[in-house]
Order: sequence, then C-alpha cells, then structure tokens
Amino acid sequence: MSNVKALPLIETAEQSGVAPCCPPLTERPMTAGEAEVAARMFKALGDPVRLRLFSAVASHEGGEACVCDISDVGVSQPTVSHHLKKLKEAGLLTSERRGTWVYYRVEPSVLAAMGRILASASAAA
Amino acid sequence: MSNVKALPLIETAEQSGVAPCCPPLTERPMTAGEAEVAARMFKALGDPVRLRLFSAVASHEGGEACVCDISDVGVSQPTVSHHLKKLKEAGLLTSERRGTWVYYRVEPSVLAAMGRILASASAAA
DNA sequence: CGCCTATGTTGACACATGTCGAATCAAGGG
DNA sequence: CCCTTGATTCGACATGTGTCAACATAGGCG
Repeated sequence: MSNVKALPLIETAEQSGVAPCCPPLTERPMTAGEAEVAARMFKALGDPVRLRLFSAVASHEGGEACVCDISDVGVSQPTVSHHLKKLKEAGLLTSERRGTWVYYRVEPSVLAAMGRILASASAAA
Repeated sequence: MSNVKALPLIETAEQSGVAPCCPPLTERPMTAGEAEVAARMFKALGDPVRLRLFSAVASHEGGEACVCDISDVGVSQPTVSHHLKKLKEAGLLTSERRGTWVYYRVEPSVLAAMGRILASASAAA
C-alpha cells in the first residue's frame, strides 16, 4: 500500500505540456466535476504547513529534498509525514527512497494546471 | 456588521499592479507568516462549491453577478450565502447591494497574487 | 402599512482535518 | 545480530468545516 494513487488531473495531456484539467476561472462556470478535481488541488495547498513543505521542496536545489531537509516547520515528524502524504495524494509531489532517506520532488504539470486557471483569471480582469 | 474584513493581502502594492503577498513557490521556502496568509487564499478555493461560485462570478458578463444568477450549484441557499461570505472574507470577492439584489465581483489583485505564486513555480520546472 | 421575494444569520449536527505520542517499518553500522 | 537513525503508520483527541432548517433582515410593491 505504499503507492498512493495520484489524481487523474493529467490524463490526456501529460505529454503535450500542460494539463487541461479545468477551464480558466473566467472562461465559463465550472461544472461540478471540474470543480471537484480542481478543489482538491487548491485544498492541498490550503494549509500553512503543507504550503511551507511544498515551497521547501520546490525551492530546494535540484527540485528535490529529503524529509530531513524540510521537516523543520514547527510540527512533529509524524505530522510532517502526514502532510507530505496529502501532497502526494493530491498529485503535487512524488517521493522516492534512496538508501536511508526519502526524497520528494514537485510534479510540474499539476502546478502548471493550477497556474493556468488563475493566471488567465487575473489577466482577464 | 455587513462589512466583512478583507485579508491584508494587498497592503502596499494595490496600485502597482500585483500584490506581492508571498514569494513564488520556487524562489525560497516560505516563512510561517507568508504561508499563513497564502494558505488562506488557497483554502478559500479548496471547496468545490466555492470554486463553482467563484468561477460563476468570474466568468459572468461584466465580471459581476447577483446571487440569484449563480445560486444553482446544488446546495441550499443558506449554504450558498455561507460560501460567498467565506470567499469575501478571503478577499476574493466583494459584494454590493443594488436595490433588491446583491452583486458579487472578483478581486483581481488577489487572484494575480495567487497566479504569480504558481505561475513561476511551473515555469521553473 | 402589510405582504412577498431575495439574502443573510443562527443553531445544530455530522464529518473531515490537524495534531501528537506510541508503535512500526526500513536501512546501515557496530 | 542488535541498535541507532530516519520515516511512516496507528490510535486518539480537539478543532474546523460543510450542510441544512428555522429565523431574521432588507427592499420593492400594492
């Protein structure tokens, strides 16, 4: 059960560059299904600890970091692990064990999808 | 008490275009304070109903919509009102009463701030 | 004024979530 | 083989959140 299932945010367009999980916010009202998918992503970043962990991984040299490097966010280690798991379930991070340590890495395409939803929204205003 | 306080996401740079509430995710690890602020925005969009409501307002003609136009999201009217209030508290929406109806409108600068955080993250990957 | 429609607020409740301590698993090093 | 260190899982608990029914408020209209 070590393999946490990633959300199907990027079924078709993984190879075409950017995941079109949902339309830009200003294009048209989201359907229930689209909102369900997109909300999961936003929710994953809707916690201060998770946001710090994610930012720590994203800004770390080489785009990856081991848990020992980023677990200094003021909560216990089990809690860190819990949040990293949530980020993984949301498809925002991937993990890999190399020897003693476990390394986390950002999933760029999902980030791009979220950015697209918001970017065009701000551009349209 | 009709006036819900907006978060101070955009104290200084309201007029300069974009709100620099937080650094891009890849620039450096977020501080606890920054994460606290940013997480509130993401959390506001982390609910399917709120995302649909927000998208409905954002995509509506003229960038504004009355509650009667967007309250068709499958939940009761009090729940719609509750979520609109949350979006207002997060600084994502503003409301104005004109006669019988209440009109909601997106706050572009906050959206831009969120987009900036994510956009540069995806660009760096 | 009095009714009717449109929103917002309150109170209550079920459920999800964040947190920790303790136990457990994984990998190396004596 | 056991012991140490890193990381996840488990069990429990407090708090937060989404939801609705019931009530309250605001504004038009006869």
